[in-house]
Amino acid sequence: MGATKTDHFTDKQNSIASMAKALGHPARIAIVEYLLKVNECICGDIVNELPLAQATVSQHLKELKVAGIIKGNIEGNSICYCIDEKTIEKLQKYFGNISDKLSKKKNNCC
Amino acid sequence: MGATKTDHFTDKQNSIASMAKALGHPARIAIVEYLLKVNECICGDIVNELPLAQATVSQHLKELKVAGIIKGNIEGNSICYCIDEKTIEKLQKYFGNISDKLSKKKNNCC
DNA sequence: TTTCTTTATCGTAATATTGCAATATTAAAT
DNA sequence: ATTTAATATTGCAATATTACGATAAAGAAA
Repeated sequence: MGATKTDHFTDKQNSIASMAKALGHPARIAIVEYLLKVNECICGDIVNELPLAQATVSQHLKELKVAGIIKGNIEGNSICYCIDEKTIEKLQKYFGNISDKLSKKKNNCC
Repeated sequence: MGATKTDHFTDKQNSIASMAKALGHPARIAIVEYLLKVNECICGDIVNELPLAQATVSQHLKELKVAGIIKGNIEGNSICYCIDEKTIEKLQKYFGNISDKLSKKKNNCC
């Protein structure tokens, strides 16, 4: 016990959960916001922007990449990461769909 | 070590991360989708809809409630939960804003 | 080649999450 | 008052995450 039972859920449910999980940490949100702010792909000094050790930042970047939130590659000592537009769009659409359905129903008892 | 350094990030970053974290598990995504499907607030048998023990479902519901994803209350043996529209809207707007900013910039090297 | 700079990975400790059985709680039904 | 039905909480074991120092790797600069 202790392991998430991914087998019992649909691929889409697991996929959305995985993206959300990757964004479920303030450092990773901060990374995404930094990537958005600099408005460029080649960004070297993410480490200096965060209150975390270099190893920790590297780990967070890896998680964001595995979850498909960011894309890019690393060549030697330089990084080239940027936000994956498609993934963010998926999330936006997912929550947009929920919002739409919610606004269409009247009986809100809570 | 081991504890998330929430103090070093902004309230908004922590807030978004907390909502995303709550949705970062397929069971909790499934719960949200079920609440959406039944299109009602009073829903008794969420437990029967999920491949998890009652105690586990209860725990997931609590996490969703603490994070503000669902709202409602419990009166004795009956549950009255529903999705909190405002929270979903916050997420949608957050990702919408990122999408907008991304689509405005041209130079995508990745 | 050697050094410098930057990022990744390893190893490890602290903390958090996941899941369930058992038990408690709470209100309705009998 | 007792039973029943539904949900919450507790306690515990397994697993995952978070963070960092140390070290490795890989290219740039000297």
